Amino acid sequence: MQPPTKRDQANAKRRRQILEAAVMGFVENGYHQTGMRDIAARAGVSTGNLYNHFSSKTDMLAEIAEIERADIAPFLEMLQRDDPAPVVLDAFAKAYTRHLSDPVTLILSLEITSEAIRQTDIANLFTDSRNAMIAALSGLIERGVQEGQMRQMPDTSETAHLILEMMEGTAFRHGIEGHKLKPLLTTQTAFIRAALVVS
Amino acid sequence: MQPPTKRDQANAKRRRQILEAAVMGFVENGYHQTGMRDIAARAGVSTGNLYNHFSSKTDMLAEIAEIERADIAPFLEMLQRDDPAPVVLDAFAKAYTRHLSDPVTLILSLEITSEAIRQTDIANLFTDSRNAMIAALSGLIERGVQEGQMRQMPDTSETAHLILEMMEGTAFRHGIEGHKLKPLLTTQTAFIRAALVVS
DNA sequence: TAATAATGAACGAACGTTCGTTCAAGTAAG
DNA sequence: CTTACTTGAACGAACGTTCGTTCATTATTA
Repeated sequence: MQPPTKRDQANAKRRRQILEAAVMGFVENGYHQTGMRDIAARAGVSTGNLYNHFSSKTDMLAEIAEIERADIAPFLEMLQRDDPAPVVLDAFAKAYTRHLSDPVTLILSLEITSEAIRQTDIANLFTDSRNAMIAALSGLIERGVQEGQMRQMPDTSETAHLILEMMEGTAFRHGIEGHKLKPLLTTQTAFIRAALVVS
Repeated sequence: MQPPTKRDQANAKRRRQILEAAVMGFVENGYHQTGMRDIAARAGVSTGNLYNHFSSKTDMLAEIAEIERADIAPFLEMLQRDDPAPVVLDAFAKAYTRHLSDPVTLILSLEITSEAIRQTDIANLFTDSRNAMIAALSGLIERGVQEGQMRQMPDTSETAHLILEMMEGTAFRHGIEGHKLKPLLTTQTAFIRAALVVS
């Protein structure tokens, strides 16, 4: 591999500019209400040039989904920590809910989910990262059970789903509906603890 | 009010036809990907005639949202029953999750939610019915607490939100991702009981 | 006959994408 | 170091469609 030329750097920068513009549009007006002309204008670029960097509008969304996907890594890592399972779970729930609460993240994943229902390739990106999260979370719960600190549930993986969904809901109420995060987290934590942790 | 004339009946029927066609389109291809021509063709009606019955495409979505809203009534009623709170909650959770699992319901509410983020009037419809559901559910939990059968939580209304979100998630996994409903319900029930019911 | 439901052509605007072209940056030969 | 040559980023007009909506016209009902 050669060192990146000036042109490569300029290209990378353009791609970033365009993706950022696309994200702005998708978040502000929705995926289908955002036109290529709009994206081009926001990026300060011609419409035609978009196609020198991305093969289609769908491709842009896919790439955005990919980026979103990438930054769940620290939370996966968090779930592997060696502290007592209930402690790790608490910390994770708070951190990840806070992460999800970002309105941009929130609206983007709504747009992406909507699109994923009809677009298989986008659905796959989404599914992969979610499965990783579920696997890690249910691994943690299993450890908690084995160490005698958590209750056995009929289906650990399904339990992990339920927890994730609560976090998404909490994030929505904070990020979109404007409820205060702290009390939301208090209740969420209490609920999860009550359900899972042996006293 | 006069008794409905033949014309009124015909009109009502047309409206139903058109709305049904719109629902089919919205579910199959999404709201923004479904054109008025498509709706007209599905309904077996001319494009222009759509506007004799609905003032706009948005209006159609609003009316559909209104109908969806209407049929949560039996579940609200269910929450008022006089049986022990944990029993009522169990029955409600199962019945309502099953109701939500219908793919049409599921996709429609995704489309409506997506739209509601940017369209205030549609958001309001949605919010109203959800608030009613939350109020009823948290009423039930409060009764459960007073009768000593349920655990006190930091915020009852927030707890109701969490439960509702779990049900929505379970419904999604059944209705969209095709997981079997029964095991999903088993885990969900166990989780809710573990969290709320004193043993 | 007066009112209104139904039609489908027509409207202008917007859509995602492609086009031929221009021109600065990168490479190679002298 | 300069020159000739190649590459591909950038442009913006134009493509063919489709969009939601309007409107004059025709058919049906009261």
